[in-house]
Amino acid sequence: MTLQISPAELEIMKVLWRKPGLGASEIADALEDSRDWNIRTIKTLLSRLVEKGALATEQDGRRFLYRPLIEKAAYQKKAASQFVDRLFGGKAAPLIAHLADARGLSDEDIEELEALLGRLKQ
Amino acid sequence: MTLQISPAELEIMKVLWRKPGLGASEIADALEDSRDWNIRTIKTLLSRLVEKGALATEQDGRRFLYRPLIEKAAYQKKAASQFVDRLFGGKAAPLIAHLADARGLSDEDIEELEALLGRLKQ
DNA sequence: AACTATTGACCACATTTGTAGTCAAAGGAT
DNA sequence: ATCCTTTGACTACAAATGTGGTCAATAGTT
Repeated sequence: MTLQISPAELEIMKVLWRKPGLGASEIADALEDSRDWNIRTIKTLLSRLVEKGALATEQDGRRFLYRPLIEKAAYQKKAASQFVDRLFGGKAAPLIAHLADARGLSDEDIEELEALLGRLKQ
Repeated sequence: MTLQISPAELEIMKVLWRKPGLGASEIADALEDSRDWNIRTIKTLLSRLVEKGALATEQDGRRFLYRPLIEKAAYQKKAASQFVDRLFGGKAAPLIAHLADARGLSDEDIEELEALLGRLKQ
């Protein structure tokens, strides 16, 4: 059972991965454009993430600063792995094929994939 | 809002994608090894999938046969696209890099990816 | 000093999800 | 004919999730 982070909670994590050590209202500011969340909603999500052990708090005067306890790369890795297992029988290639089909890959994507494949073939 | 299919429901869909037109108890048989679900649980999931418009039913005597209304490839495509957006800023290459890191890619994966890239570069 | 805004703690509440139970109708076994 | 099994319909119920309200303490503003 891997630390389950819900989609809404993930939005919070993403802000804190980019800028660890923010307070609730700063997180609200950071999310202002993308999500229309009440500050209370954000605080609830923060509490749940702390409960779950995904965030640590540090007292700063009368407020808390929040900081991820799990690394972004580690989370991405696990999530990607679970996803490809769940839906693609663990095989990466069909996943990429579907992505390419669904939305096309950018030139940048293609270059990076080539570079990656080059490295993997060593 | 895209037809939301839960993880448990997806297991049912996967059986029916492989073999469309099964009845509830046949689905139970097919899942016997992978999931320890009561037949009632399976029936609940089936009802929910029908409600959601993910499955069609066909009367067969006094039971129903179930058949996917959404194609596997279409679902995979959408799910992959959402996933890469949600967690990788829409970029495929980092996703693959994480997969490679988390579990390694098989030789087969690598070959398929090369073939795919070859096609994409045309 | 009085008022207002902010903060964490606690609570609320509908929806979705996982996991079944009950019930009545209908088929099959004896 | 009687009993057991299977089936769909309906119901149940706790946990997770999305979304936010209430409250009391406190910091800042006037």
